[in-house]
Amino acid sequence: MTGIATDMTATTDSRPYAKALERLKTVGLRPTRQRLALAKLLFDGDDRHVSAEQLHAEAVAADMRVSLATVYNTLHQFTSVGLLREVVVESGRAYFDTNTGNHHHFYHVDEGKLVDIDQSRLSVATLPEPPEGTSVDRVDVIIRLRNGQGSVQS
Amino acid sequence: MTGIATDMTATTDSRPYAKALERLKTVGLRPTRQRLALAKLLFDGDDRHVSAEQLHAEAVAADMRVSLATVYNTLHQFTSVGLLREVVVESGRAYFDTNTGNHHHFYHVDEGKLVDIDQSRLSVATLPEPPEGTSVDRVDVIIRLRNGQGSVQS
DNA sequence: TATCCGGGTTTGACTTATTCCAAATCGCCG
DNA sequence: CGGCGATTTGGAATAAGTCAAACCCGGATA
Repeated sequence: MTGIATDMTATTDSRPYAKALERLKTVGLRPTRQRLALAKLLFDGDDRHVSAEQLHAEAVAADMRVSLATVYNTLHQFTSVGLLREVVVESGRAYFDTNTGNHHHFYHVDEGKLVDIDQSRLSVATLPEPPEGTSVDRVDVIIRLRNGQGSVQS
Repeated sequence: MTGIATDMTATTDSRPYAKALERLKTVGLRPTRQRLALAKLLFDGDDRHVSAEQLHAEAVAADMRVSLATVYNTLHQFTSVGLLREVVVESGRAYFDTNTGNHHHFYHVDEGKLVDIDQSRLSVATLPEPPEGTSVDRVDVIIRLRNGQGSVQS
């Protein structure tokens, strides 16, 4: 952090963590070295779907010292403040989506890939009332895909 | 299996495995001792949501010798022939639903409980086309609930 | 500004739920 | 009764979550 630039949004300028720092401040998370590093990996660039292990591998590859446990912690913290959205596709497989807007997902079972569905292309028609004493936290729709032709069930 | 009754549907009669046997035959799964035992636990009685560990505990409690690995295998086999439906609610938590009809679920996050939503109360309005070369295997809708009041997001 | 302190963070080790695998066993056919 | 392939099984492997102890960030202090 020896830069003297005044720009505060660029990614490749002399203050590469300015954006990440800003983001953490606005959600009220203490900007630690690890959180800054992970925020940079997650939010610099386009929207993405990332697993904890993937992100940890990226961090290690970029010479950032972060433990896998911290990656899990951080992803969940980011999720609970609304910076990320968690998508559980299989019992041992969770993705974190940097797109937190209103949308749902295709999950390609044969390849383990997740793809966003634009909100304009899928909507839930009639929502049932939540049971007494509860409120809706989130509505997840996952359309599971397979290779080839097949019958459509709901 | 020493009964001489002719009825083929009763649960508590002298041929307690008749129904389970029938069910396995019709889906083309070899009726082994373990599969018969688990089918009986799963399908005798009302619809239910069960985890692998729960079912294994029940089997052990009922003096049926079945390994946990077999319970997992069997649940997945039953699922792939359409006898069960798998619902993944959290990364380390999967339920198997004996109700294979068209319906979706409430998941109560704070208690880990799953509740069916009748199909008449929830429907997906506009389904997007599956990408070229793929077909829809299944559409899962899970409404996550929390205790108390809260804002509704989609 | 340099140092201290307390609570928030990070971390490695451990536990849990699930899957994978190779070897032993079982069911079914002749 | 014998053989073969399907099934079962214990144990290892994997992804994820938990926990207590070490560590670090940032405000208070002087």
